[in-house]
Amino acid sequence: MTTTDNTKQSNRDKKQQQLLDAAEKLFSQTGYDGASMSMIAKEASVPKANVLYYFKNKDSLYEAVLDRIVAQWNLGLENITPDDDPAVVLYNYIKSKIKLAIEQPMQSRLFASEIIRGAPYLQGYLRNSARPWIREKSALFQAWIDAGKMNAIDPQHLLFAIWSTTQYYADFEAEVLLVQNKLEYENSDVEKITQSIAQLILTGVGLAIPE
Amino acid sequence: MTTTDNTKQSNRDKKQQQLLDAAEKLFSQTGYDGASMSMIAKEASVPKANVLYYFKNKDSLYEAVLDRIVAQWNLGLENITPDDDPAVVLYNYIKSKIKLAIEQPMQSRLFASEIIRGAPYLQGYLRNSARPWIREKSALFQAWIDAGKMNAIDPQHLLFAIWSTTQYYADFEAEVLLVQNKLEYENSDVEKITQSIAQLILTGVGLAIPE
DNA sequence: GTCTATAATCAGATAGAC
DNA sequence: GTCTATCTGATTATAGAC
Repeated sequence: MTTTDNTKQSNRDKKQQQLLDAAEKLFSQTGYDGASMSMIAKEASVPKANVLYYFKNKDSLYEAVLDRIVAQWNLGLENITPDDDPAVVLYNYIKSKIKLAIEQPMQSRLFASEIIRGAPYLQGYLRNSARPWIREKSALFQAWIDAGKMNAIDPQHLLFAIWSTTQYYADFEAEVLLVQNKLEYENSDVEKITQSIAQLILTGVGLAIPE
Repeated sequence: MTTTDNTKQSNRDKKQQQLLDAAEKLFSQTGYDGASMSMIAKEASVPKANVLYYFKNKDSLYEAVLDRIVAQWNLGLENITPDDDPAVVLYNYIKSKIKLAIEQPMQSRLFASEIIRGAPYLQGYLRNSARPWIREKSALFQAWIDAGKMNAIDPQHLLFAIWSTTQYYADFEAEVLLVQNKLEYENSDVEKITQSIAQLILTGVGLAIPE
């Protein structure tokens, strides 16, 4: 009350958002070490040394970017029960992951860079959030298998396969586009990729593609 | 003859190899910008500023590392004809890729970092080598499909799916191990992963796993 | 041919003016 | 609360001694 009012608070929030957006872009393009604070400042239209006024240091800015990404990460497979139809659930999950990979590739790429480096900043997330999430979903898959709803497969490797095949179109976009001699993905690509991946994964566990 | 003899030549080659090994390790761990020339020199047991005597600059060292990786890359799917059995060919390819991912993850990770950054140094390779290679293999897959040997699928996306699912165990090793609460892959993992991936891919295109 | 000393640049971070 | 000027250290690269 005494030190801040609403406009100042929201101004600060706004600049922080600008910086997070700029940092996400640059960290995902050139990695943690490749992106400098001055580049991020320039991208966010904030005076260079001012970045450290909004974020204590480079590490904390990087962490804040990762936190924001992780927060909107594991959506799309929530509120699922053993009574649901695995074909529908898996198909929709694959479809949404591919849509995300193509429309918001930067987040996937930054996440990938972090893991490739040995996940120095995401150890806690992987241990405390990702691990229990995966165990929960694995149990669900196993319940479907035990009920004869789909063929037996190691549930964790099934999850890894879904993540790898879908995120590939974000992380390796440069390769996919170059090989196909395209400048960017076309609208029809989302559908085409979804069909190919869904065919492999769903048929692979004995399910038919819905509709 | 006048300026070098065999021992000096081989001494130079030896140091270059040491430097390439060290650079591959460090570039794959922390990326192009994260690995400094002094770290690489230390890792290779070569005086710091001496690295630039063997390689013109940081870029050319990085390029040399990439060239060496790419040279031993696309093996495992050579000398294949439409007369071969797709199930055997694909199974062996998947198996060898997973073995490579687990035993030599650094190469896959460095390659992935480079592509994530937009492939600044691998554009030429992707355009001139990878693209025709993929087109050739795609035509082969299509011949199998046309002959009724496997179910219809876009051959390029099939290749991407094989690469993504197998390389995932190298690139995202930190995540896979953390989630499974392991320090490193066990011998049995290669077999287990191969079975899971082969099941998805092969069953996914209507093939049975060989033997 | 090999290595030491050093230059030139740029990074992240800080002190203090407004 | 915001921003300018500056510091310290690390980086790549070079010049030149052995």
